[in-house]
Amino acid sequence: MIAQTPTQNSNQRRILVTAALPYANGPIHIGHLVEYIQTDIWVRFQKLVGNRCIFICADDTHGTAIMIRARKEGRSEEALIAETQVHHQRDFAGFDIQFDNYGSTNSPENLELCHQFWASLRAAGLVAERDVSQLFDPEANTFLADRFVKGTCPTCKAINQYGDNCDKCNATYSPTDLIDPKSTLSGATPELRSSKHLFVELEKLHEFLESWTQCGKHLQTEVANYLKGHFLGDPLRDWDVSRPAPYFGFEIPDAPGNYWYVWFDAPIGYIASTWAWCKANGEKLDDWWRSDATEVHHFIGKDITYFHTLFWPGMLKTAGFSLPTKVHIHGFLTVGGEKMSKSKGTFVKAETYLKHLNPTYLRYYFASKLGSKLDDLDLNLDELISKVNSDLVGKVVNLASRTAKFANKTGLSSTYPDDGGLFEAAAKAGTAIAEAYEECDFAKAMRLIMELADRANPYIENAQPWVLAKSPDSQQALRDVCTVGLNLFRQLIVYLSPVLPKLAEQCGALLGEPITSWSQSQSPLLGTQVNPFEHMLARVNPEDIQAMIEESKQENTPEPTAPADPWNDTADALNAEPLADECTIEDFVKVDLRVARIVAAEQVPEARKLLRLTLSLGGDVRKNVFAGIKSAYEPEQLIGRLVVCVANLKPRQMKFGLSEGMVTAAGSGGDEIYLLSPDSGAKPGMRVH
RNA sequence: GGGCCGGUAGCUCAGUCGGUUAGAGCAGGGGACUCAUAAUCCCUUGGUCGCGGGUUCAAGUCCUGCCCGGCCUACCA
Repeated sequence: MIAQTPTQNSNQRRILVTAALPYANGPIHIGHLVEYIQTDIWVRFQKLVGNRCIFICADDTHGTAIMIRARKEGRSEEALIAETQVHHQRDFAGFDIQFDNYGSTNSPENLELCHQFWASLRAAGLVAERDVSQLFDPEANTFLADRFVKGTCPTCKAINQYGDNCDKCNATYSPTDLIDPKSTLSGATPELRSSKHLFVELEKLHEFLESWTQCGKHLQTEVANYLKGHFLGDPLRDWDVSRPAPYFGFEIPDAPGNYWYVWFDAPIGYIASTWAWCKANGEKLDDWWRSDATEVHHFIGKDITYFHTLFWPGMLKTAGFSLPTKVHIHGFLTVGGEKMSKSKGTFVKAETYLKHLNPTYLRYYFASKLGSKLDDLDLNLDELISKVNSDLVGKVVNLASRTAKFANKTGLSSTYPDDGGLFEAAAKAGTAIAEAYEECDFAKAMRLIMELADRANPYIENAQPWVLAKSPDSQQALRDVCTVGLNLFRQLIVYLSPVLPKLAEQCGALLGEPITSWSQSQSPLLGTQVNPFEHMLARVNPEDIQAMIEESKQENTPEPTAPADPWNDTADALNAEPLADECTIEDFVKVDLRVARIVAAEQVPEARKLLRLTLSLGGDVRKNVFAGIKSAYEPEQLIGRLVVCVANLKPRQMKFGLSEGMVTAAGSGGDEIYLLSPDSGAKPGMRVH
């Protein structure tokens, strides 16, 4: 049974755990942390109950995005990923996420393993070769992934859409279908180029993948169903695993000028990082990756399900490595029920969080919300405040802070006093708590633990140590009460220690014995000294949360050096209507542009192009204007809006009446007429300078 | 359109194999205490278990139809 103390050799499981490899192209944010905190808790739990467990991770360093960014910043990819790795490791450490090894996919171990995997795939006859036509940016000298191409949607004609699908009409297409495509890197018009690509014929592993995914042990049932419905019902498509130069990655040995696609070498990085750890610790890689005695657990987000449940098992199977015992898949983080938003300041970087808040808060909050399902996890900041303040500070830490002062004088009793069965009951509850941890149902574990905490404080209340402390006759009784209080506290902390390692350390320091084993929850600590109590955990200050949100907003406001024209504006309009001859400022000021409000708008039945507008320049100044915008606007949508008009234009007699001005608009005519409007705050009558 | 998950107190959620009067925490109300970080303790208000039908001696729980929300995905399960 899990809750029992595992004897070091007999029942001990050997477990290898990975979290997804963060991409070395950006900072860690609180969304990432859901996964790393979850995984870290599980690993710490496994270690606590006495299993042999290692936590392996690495930076994912290859691919076009890294190459482009390094180029833009004028440095080598190696310099970029080295710097990012330092930041990542600093951030993880800041949240008490403790890896046994944190490697890099750009390592000699990974290169060697990629060769091994590749040779196995070749030998198994799973590699096919085909020509692929792909858009190429002649200026940036690189092939373009879908997200680096923008253009007009071939289906609905919406402009500025990415190369794979359209935001507006949800159509999916190939980037070569885009109308007027542009590279977002250089703005150049990409050209179609054909190149050789290498494919893994996954369909040949269909039968294996079907049975592996559907056996009910390796995946959550929702995931197994999803795969069955989505992919396994049809022949599996070949997987394109190569990219032609230039590409930042490993060159494919038997296809010079071609590189393994980043998603080929990234998961191999799990093994490579393990290998690096083995070398440093005198371990054999085969004991961890080619042994039935070792469990392999991957923790990932639902966005990369496909790679980890189809490609990866297929690769492992072919290359003769252990298959994952389980792939644990979690949902995304939302904040206040919405996607993280840069403008709302809810896209919080790990670094920014740590400037304002204690990592313990987030670890506990996530734990209290994490189940074993794929549901998205919502971070509600008010809830975080109330959970941390009432559960951790009010209930748990309070147990120590209200008894430790007395116990510092008396020490702990040498036999455990009668506590009405509290300690024993809580010790028994350890089984259920451990099961919840094992199942990754941390929310349940936290619930069970807090139930215990709820029973502990009334004991103190009834025993009234503050009364006992006043009388010299009741010193033994006082010591007994504190012995109970501190042992109940310690027991809770043992249970919480996978989530709250800092608190566990502080508890160990207070009682003079470090928290190292689950078994410490099963028997009380007796007859020892108690050190002076030191403040353990501050309450969450709402102002700190506000400050964090504010800083996140600041960070994400204007990016002055925007990456090479992300808007991808074409020169078509300018070419169609070249710039006019130079004019002087005197020329310009002759034209009196004014803000005006359209107070009335109506059709002119006989007119083909005109609408009749009544403009207000404020007060009771009105102008009657015939505007040639009928093809693009309905009168109803115009009433009330502000426009910019030429107010001193000589009135002109038209067929339908006198026009006393002109409304400014851009565009070539037809559907393409865009009225100019001032930003909000402008008032009718204001002059445009 | 399809798939998956969910809908239980103001909020966040438990609720085992169908089995007494549906629970907890937080918030609200009242009181107590002072050892503790205004922490804690006691009492208390609050529910048509999304809606309808069915099975059953018995339904929050099982079946079915519908409504709502989230995620995924698109003529494909």
